[in-house]
Amino acid sequence: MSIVARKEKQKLEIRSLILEESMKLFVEEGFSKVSVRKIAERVQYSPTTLYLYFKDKNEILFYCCESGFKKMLEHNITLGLISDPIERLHQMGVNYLNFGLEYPEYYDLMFIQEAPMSALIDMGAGWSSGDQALEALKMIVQDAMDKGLLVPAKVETVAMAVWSMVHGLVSLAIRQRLDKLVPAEDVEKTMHESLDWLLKTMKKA
Amino acid sequence: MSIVARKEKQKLEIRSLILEESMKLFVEEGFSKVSVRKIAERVQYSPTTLYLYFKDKNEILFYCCESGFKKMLEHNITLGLISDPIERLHQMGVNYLNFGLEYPEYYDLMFIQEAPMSALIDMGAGWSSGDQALEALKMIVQDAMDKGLLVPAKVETVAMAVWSMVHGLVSLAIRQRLDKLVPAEDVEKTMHESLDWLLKTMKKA
DNA sequence: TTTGAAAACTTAACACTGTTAAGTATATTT
DNA sequence: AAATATACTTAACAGTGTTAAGTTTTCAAA
Repeated sequence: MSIVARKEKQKLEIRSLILEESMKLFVEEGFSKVSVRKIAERVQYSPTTLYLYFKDKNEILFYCCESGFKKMLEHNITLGLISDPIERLHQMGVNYLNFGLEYPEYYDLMFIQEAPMSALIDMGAGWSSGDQALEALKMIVQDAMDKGLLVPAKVETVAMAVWSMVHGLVSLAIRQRLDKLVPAEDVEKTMHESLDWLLKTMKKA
Repeated sequence: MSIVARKEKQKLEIRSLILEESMKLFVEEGFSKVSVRKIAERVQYSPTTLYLYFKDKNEILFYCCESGFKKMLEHNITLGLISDPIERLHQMGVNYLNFGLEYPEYYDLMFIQEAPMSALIDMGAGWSSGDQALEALKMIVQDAMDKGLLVPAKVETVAMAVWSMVHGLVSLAIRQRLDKLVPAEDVEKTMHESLDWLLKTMKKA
């Protein structure tokens, strides 16, 4: 059993090697310019070998997504310290914006591209890390309402509103649409102002 | 001069024919599955002929965008009748959501895809119809503030917040992310609830 | 009306893309 | 040592956007 276990381990190592190098390429060259052949060259295998480890290109993207969520969770590691729910929600939003602007290629994969989601459907699997992040958001909103800091409303409605807003900010920024509203050099600042505005506005007077 | 004018007119007709058929294809088959060769077949010309009328594929996309904005303006035609700025803003948001959900392929092109924006940069041209829509948004926000219906803030900040939110809702919905938050059959309803929530929340007490 | 040039369009090709069927080494088991 | 299973590669298919070169058509001047 030992040698079969070692073989299993080796297979997993190749898998993660492929994922690592893929993600590096996505960050370096942008999602749309990375081909299976380019990844294959990086990992020093023939392009077809990748198909022994992953069903197709979308599945590679999907697993890269997962690593993006891990990165995002790291950004949120300091969050537990903040006790005021509104302040915590605010910091969560700030982290979200920073993550999106710092790793646009990850963000693209996780929230903008269609491919990873269709991989997910093909696999019949769940969006595990993504779901986790959304649960965290819902809990904070619920907490804020319980403490009377927000006007009561359906939790899903408020969570969707908040998520949509930060996602809207990041995705419009990444796709160069926000500099149609304010000069390019002011985009980042104004994004944060918009987030501040939302939280100030939704806070119960 | 007459014949040269007729020729000019013919050229323009072929141009619009290409754009029309392209857009039909985008709507039918989805943006990513439309190739230059497919468009060429539809308009009964050789693929290379399209390059005599457009610089590249991105430029075709860009001009399709413009027609998307025209469609969007049609959706907003009834807006002038509403005098209350908040009510008008609300209806504008509802129209935006409906447009995005009804024509996801147009929406994709106009606000999600990278390509049309890089065409714009290559051409050195402006996002004319897009800019117009944003101006309208800013004016409504300004109007609402002038009439004391909103808590005073920088117009760009509030406009960005509102736009980001509706864009976030539509783009997450189109990319199947919102059904990670609520069941698929409730997505559309909850989107509208989120929008309602935002407008109710931002309205000065 | 024929000639020559300019305009409109096509053919063939390049260098890519994701993916698969078939073949070849390599390692393991009998 | 022979047979089998695993790991990997070669060659190919059908598609992509795009360009250089060649062809046909159109039209004005000789």
